[in-house]
Amino acid sequence: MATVKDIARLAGVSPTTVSWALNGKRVSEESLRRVLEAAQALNYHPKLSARSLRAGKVFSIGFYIVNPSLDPRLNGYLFPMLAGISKVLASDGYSMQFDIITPSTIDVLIKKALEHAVDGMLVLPQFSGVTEQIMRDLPHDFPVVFMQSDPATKPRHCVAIDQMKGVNLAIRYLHAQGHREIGMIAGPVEHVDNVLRMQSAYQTMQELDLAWKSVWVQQGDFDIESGYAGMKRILDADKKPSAIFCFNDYMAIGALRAASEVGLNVPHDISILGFDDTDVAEASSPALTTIQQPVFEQGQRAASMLMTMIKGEELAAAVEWISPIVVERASVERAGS
Amino acid sequence: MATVKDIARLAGVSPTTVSWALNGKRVSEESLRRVLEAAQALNYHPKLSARSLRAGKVFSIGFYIVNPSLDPRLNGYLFPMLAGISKVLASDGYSMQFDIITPSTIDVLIKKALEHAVDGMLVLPQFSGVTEQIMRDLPHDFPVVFMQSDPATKPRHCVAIDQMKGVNLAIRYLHAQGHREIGMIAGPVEHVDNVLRMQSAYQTMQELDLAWKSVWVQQGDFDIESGYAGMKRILDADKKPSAIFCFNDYMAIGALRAASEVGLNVPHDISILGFDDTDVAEASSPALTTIQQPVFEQGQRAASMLMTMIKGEELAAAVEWISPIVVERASVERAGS
DNA sequence: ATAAATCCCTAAATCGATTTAGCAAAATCG
DNA sequence: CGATTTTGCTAAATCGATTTAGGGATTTAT
Repeated sequence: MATVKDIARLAGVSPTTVSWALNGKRVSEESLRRVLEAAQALNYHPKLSARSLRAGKVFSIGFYIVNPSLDPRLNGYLFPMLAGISKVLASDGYSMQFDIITPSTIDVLIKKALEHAVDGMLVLPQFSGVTEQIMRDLPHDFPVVFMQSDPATKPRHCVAIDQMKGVNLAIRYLHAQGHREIGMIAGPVEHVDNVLRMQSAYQTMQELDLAWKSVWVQQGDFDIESGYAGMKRILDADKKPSAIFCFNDYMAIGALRAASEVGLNVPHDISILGFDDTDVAEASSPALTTIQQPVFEQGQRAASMLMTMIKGEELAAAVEWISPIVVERASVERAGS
Repeated sequence: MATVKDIARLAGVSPTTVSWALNGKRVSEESLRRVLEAAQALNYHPKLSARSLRAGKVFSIGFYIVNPSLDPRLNGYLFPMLAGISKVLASDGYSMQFDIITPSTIDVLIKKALEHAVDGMLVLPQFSGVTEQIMRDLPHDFPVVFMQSDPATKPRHCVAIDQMKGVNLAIRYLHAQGHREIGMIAGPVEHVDNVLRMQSAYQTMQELDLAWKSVWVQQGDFDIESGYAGMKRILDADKKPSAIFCFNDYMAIGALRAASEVGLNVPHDISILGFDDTDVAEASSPALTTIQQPVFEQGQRAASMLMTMIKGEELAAAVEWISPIVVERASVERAGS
């Protein structure tokens, strides 16, 4: 491994001159040429840890997902999110450290910050309480951008997909298609996104003057099975809703299955609307009409915000919202058609 | 930020003693107590970059995916693979740097190694030629473990899922179910896994004495559309096969759609076998019978191998193969039943 | 009792790059 | 022309932890 000293010796200049030549400070033409040649000859690459120590930064950020299990839901959007982050970092010469931790091992994340293992971090907290804990234990000037808004602890910096707007959009879409009896299969209560979705669902139903029947609102846990079970319970009711809004695509798949099992045609007899637009939405039959979460864009914008904070530049906004959009496929139809 | 010097001053000892106390070397009870107290009081955490510089290692490895686009196939297995890697690293106190690069930006990966930005790397090359380029440009003693075997350039260290065995398993499974006329929808030629799968498919068909008809073997590019198109072409043939083996699940979904569009019942009229066992396999209807790739295990074993190399310990084997398994769902049925 | 080995500790060197301070020569200015 | 500025360079300090080398004091061995 060649060092600045080696280059200096070979080029016949001081280490200072080598550093200056390599970092674009002014040196004579002659010195520049000789340093460049020597560096080339020795295949020189500055050692990152030495640079980091001197510079007081490590040129990388962390992206941490807090999730207690191998939650299959993550499959659906992890890759585009990572790609969005990666793209922004590349343009700043930064790299990404990634990890999956559980609510009980948040200390490893705090340690990363305290040890200056990363210059800042992006966090997908997933569960209630996580945002609060992180905001409390992290040094207050350490750059963090949350990628989900926890209504209990408003994060200072956040780039989130607007869950409430998404749900509002979903229900208004069904309403616009003529549906007045709407059932729902919600997610697990401890999930941060779910509380927002639930709140917005209730609110929107009120606004549109639609009946909120407790039999029509079932609790699931975001997997196929629970969607199936929830749908069965809904279909057991005296009067069936004309449309079902599921709080994620997996549960919508389960609902689809339950419906066709009792001989109902989707979307003719009953419409089913998903949420997330993960891979499964396009693969099911009928293909799911669903609400897309622009996670690639979210990754990009969260990374941009974090980089702005790290560079110490002025932030346009501390909290950014991204709007979901409806993706029409084949599982929703106009009511009564 | 407190440093060893600050602790030393507060505890009334030298920096050396602080370091020794904190790193378990023998110091007097008294010194240990005072150092620990001081460290606690100042909320001391050793700075990683200083440690790295001195130690000559950075306590992190890189995981790099070489892929030119936002390939949706990655959604299916990225998360469990990352989780497998993360799990192993955590037990060694290492962290993971992640990036998605393209075949034309492999130099960023080489630079990471040369700058000592990571102590070793895991690479998912995806395309032919990538393995070769990396092996050529990287310092020969730099620890790398490939996660896909490129038949053109046998990687020195590799933990791969045995694609040939998987295909063999797939075709033998169909054969055991009584199928003798087997069609296939293959993947893109430039994809490393595809050449292995194709080769094994041909070989296995020969072994089982089954006819290899070119109309029955269509080329796809791993997405739903191409599976649909390939299936249509196969169904246009004079004689239809009794089973179709698709080289991934997405194409199998497309094939399923094409079949039901022309009024064929899957699996009664024609069986369809997928490959990969991604999320969509469980979500389709009928749910796909497919070949599962144990990617979580792959991530674990690749990370283990890399860590063994980094620690300079003896390696049990330089190349490890992981066997896929059949997951029976509902898209394959006994022939003629 | 003297030599040898242990124990506990510290000063200084080290990892490798960048930055600061400062020096001589050349260029510019009034 | 003398004074000031600019240019091009280098020696040394710096970032913060760990490691090396070595010095007293105490204990063990002969």
